[in-house]
Amino acid sequence: MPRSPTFDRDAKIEQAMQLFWEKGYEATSVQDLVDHLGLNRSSLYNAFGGKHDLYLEALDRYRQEDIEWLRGQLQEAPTAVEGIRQAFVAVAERATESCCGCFTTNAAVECAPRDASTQERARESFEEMRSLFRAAAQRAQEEGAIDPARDPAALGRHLTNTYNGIHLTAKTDPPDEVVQDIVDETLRGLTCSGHGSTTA
Amino acid sequence: MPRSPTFDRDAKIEQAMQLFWEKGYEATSVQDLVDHLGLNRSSLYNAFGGKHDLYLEALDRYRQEDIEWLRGQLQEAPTAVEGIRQAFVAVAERATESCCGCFTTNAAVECAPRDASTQERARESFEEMRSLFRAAAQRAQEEGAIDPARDPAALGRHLTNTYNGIHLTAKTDPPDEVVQDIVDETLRGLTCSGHGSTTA
DNA sequence: CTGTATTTGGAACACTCGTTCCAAAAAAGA
DNA sequence: TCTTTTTTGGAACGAGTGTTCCAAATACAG
Repeated sequence: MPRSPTFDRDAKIEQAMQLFWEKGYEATSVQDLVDHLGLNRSSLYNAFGGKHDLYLEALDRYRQEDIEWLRGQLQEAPTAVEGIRQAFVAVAERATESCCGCFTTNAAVECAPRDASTQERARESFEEMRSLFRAAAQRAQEEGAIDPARDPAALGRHLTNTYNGIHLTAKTDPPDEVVQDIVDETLRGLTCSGHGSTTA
Repeated sequence: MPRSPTFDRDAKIEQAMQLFWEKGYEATSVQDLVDHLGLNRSSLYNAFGGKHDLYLEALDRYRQEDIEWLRGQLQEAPTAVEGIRQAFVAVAERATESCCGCFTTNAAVECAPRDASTQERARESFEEMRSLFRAAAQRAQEEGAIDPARDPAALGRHLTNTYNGIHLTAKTDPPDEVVQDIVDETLRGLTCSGHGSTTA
């Protein structure tokens, strides 16, 4: 009896993701969504509940795709260190190509302070990234590229921080030299013997 | 003949800075500003021109204060490396205390993609930070803590990236262990001999 | 004081915001 | 084909947006 929907819900979420990613939450109006998704207001509210709900669905879609992308970058390289380098370089390129950085990062900055559900999602994504980078660091230790005495969990946090920092750097600076220097110096710090004292 | 203004323009900019810092550009309405500054709409438009102009003035005020703060953190420490550590730790504390991170970083994420004047200001601030961190790296080399063969400009970029990354990390994670690990691993990467290869 | 220039208060502007509602259109089961 | 259930189109909602305008209040120069 029920009439079947004429649009692909998943495809619409993907389009909403693109829009929120590009313009952010506040600057994206429902009218923008109606225009960009080619969907009537009623259908939009019917299918997604409202602007905020749709935003969360779009963010979740991005987080899912993004973490898989990072996993691929880290694992498809011949060595763990090379995978880390590749992830840094690729994310910088992607950030300047799309010109809107990382959706999760943007959400963490714009919405997390006022919206607990966004903050929790960002926190969870960052934690997943740390897990991936920790695994990569561990693998690099097994491959003899990183001093096995170093704490892989701490390295995972450190690398994730650098990774997210690159999103910011790419916002204002083309990835010519700046990002290259960041990547080089970060990797040099990874693969050194680490005899220096780190406490005062 | 002219009647003198009854309010302190500088103080109002400071208050506007606090509000924009906390809520961001889009989420701060003119009504919010009127309430928070205790200023009439007319006076506000008279003195500052409009919301966007006031935002830029507030951002400039922040940038100015912030860069001086960082300069102090880096220079007041007994050694350069200790200054870098102190800057990292202090900025993480400050970011979680105020709960709204760094105004410049927030502006770079929220406004820079759509507003050229904001982007230029963020880029300029990041460049100033790189200059400060480069000087600190150079001083650390003179003090024998960092391998003099490394490029201080590249280190400045690297450290600024980590510094900005901490702003992001502090958005979602209290600075308990996460930031501490980031600081430790970054400094370990600085003060090592750096014999590892950084190219594939 | 008086006159004048400037700031102030507050209404009003046109517009957009996110959301709701209802009748018309359309698809699926009988 | 007819009925039923859901989607669709689009107007309408009240509230809020940034901005403008004008009269009333105010402080300074004479």
